[in-house]
Amino acid sequence: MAEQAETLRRTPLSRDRILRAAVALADEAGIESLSMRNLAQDLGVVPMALYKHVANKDELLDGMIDVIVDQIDPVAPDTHWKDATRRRVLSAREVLRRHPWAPLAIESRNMATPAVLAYLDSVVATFRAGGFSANLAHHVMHTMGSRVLGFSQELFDDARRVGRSGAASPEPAAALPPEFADRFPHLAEIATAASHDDQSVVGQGCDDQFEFAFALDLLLDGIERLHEQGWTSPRRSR
Amino acid sequence: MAEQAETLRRTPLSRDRILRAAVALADEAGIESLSMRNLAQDLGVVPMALYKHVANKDELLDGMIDVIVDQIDPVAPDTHWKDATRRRVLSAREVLRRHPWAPLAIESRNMATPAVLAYLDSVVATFRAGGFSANLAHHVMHTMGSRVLGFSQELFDDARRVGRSGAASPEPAAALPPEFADRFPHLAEIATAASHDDQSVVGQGCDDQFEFAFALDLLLDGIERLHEQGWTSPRRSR
DNA sequence: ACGCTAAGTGTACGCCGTACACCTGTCAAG
DNA sequence: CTTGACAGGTGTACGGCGTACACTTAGCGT
Repeated sequence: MAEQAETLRRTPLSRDRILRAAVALADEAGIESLSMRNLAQDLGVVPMALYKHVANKDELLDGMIDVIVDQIDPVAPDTHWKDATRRRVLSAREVLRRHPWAPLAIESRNMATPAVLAYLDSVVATFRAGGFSANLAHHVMHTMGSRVLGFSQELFDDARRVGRSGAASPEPAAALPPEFADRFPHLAEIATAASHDDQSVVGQGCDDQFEFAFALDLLLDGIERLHEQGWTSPRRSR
Repeated sequence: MAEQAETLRRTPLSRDRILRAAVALADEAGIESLSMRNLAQDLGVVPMALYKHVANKDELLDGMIDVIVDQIDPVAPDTHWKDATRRRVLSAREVLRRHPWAPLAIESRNMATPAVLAYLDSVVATFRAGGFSANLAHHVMHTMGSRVLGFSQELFDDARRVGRSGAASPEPAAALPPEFADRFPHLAEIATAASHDDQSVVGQGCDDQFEFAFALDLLLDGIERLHEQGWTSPRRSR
């Protein structure tokens, strides 16, 4: 009876259900509390049950990354390569905003999952369709690095603080101590020098989105220039 | 007697000795086998002994990062900002080549150790001395991101494979399977399209150093252009 | 009704970081 | 020369982790 009810309400496990639960858990509690044990508990199941559907934790992470990558917008058809790529990358970034643990997960993996490869392939396709040589496209992909996936390693990363949920932290990074300005005068100077975010005296209340787009456009402009002048990497002597 | 000998040969522990041993261990065995237990064993000491000199493992990692950062060349005096920064960053990169675990360690920390801050401060100082506004310098630092520390998140990172020692892997990444070219034609196409590394048919035998410098110069050129035209970020409406 | 298979369980192992109580060697003050 | 404080090293133990491996159970085609 009670057992019957239990049996009924328990949707059977599946790789997909596990992945979605894992993403949800990481979103809510942070990647550091994503353990096989916690995940199993969330699913009302014993830890080892998961291993019938994923080989190990690494494969679980790969699967989670795939879930993320699949959320990135597809290429807009009939668009100039520059605009198409820009939109694509910003879409990727928006996805990551909902899953702040993803960059760290991606970095920690050696990653070459099919979903990621398919995405990268489509990015390259855009460049090629825009008339880029394979050679230039190669270097461009290297140059973009993780940026094509919507993130880049920032020096101080508020968002990726180990702690809890994805949302930006309510407290604005606890104003820097006065001694800071003495020891690192140039850092202190530029901390407040960005005009965005009104004139928050604290600094650090930086507009991540602006900075990301700034760097992205700088890269795209440089890339465009190289493309226009038919740049090719110098042949190696031997 | 034997005890006396032991007492004599055992150099007393110290924070410094611990940090150097930790760096050596990570260099040789990879960051994933840097545990308090392994480290203690290398030092001929019981694990808990370490805690008399470092508060916990995170602080140990911070200390290791500082050791790395201190190896970066100081600024060359009387040099144009562009060249000075270029050299500095490439010096940082060279340091990291000797300590391939460092990027991952840096990424995993929230990092704001004094040594790192001092380094960043000196980088900013170079820009300011070159006539950059504090505003532009701010955005430039964001744009460079982890690149000022000599690394950037690559999509496929041979060097940072979890495995062993720092040296580049002897086997050249085990040639991609034929099905690859069918499923990801554009990736396959550009894989072999870089002219460096002779014409290795395998592709992937990519010259990391070239790609890094390529992206670095692209950024520096773009930055120079903005600097020349006195760029400033648009004021926020409110 | 039977038995095969896939799904879920339980127990256990060897790692990890580290809290906490303990011992011990060194050295200055009496 | 004794003493006692204290810094540095030890030993034990706890709770967490990923996961190997042997097991029960549920569901289904015959």
